[in-house]
Amino acid sequence: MKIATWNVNSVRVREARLLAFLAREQPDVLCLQELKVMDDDFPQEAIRAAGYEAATFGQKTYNGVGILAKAGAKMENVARSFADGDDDPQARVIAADILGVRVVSIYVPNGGEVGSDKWTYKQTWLKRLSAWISAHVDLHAKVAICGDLNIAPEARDVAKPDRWKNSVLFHPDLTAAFHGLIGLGLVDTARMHHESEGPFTWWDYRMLAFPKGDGLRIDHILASRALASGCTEARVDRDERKGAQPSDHAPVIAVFNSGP
DNA sequence: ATGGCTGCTTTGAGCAGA
Repeated sequence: MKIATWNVNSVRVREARLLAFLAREQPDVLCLQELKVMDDDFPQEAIRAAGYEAATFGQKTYNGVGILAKAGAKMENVARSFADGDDDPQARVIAADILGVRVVSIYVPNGGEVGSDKWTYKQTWLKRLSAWISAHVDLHAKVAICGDLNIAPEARDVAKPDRWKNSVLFHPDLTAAFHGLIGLGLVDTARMHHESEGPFTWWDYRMLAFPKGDGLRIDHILASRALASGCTEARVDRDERKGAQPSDHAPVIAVFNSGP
């Protein structure tokens, strides 16, 4: 079973690249972030024609998350937002059962600047995420928490750690939050297969960050132990960051000897 | 030291991203 996650930074602008990615990688599941569309404007027909079903949780202009699954792989128990009564106006979490795996697509707030209201919102949101997983996700079963966590957990997740130290992406409070998630019973699948620096998943559009190699690993696939024990591969599709009109994030891909 | 790009918005300067 191949699971991927990708912050596309506007599904409308990235539609051609998204379809090409599906054709190229043929993941069983693809978690998406930053759709930036209402559900009615999501390109359902094109996705269906590519052989995928989509569950989306969109909003106008900002945020928006989704899960694609190969047609024939039923998506069940779709949940949007953390729980009934969630008053967060920002669409940042969607979950579904697919092929025996609870798949969660999340888009953690960026945080603006350290100390700002957005930073507080990010911290609060991460606490809610942890509480929601504890209360509503069975981590003894097969679970994949996928998405743009906007956290580079360690120095080896940052190409230029001195430059990013104490920023909203690489900060001791975030390292603690990330380890808190891991402590619930999750495994950072990329680190099962890569001990050295990277693989990076995001490069700023500005400052020639990509050609200069100024990357961070902020997109993750966290798996419960029951799923992670069968993780045979984890990688980043770095080439997707190249060429015309790329997203600033590259897709993350993990393969498990589970399901098909 | 700063800003540098991209996408979006009841079209155009400002917000947001990270």
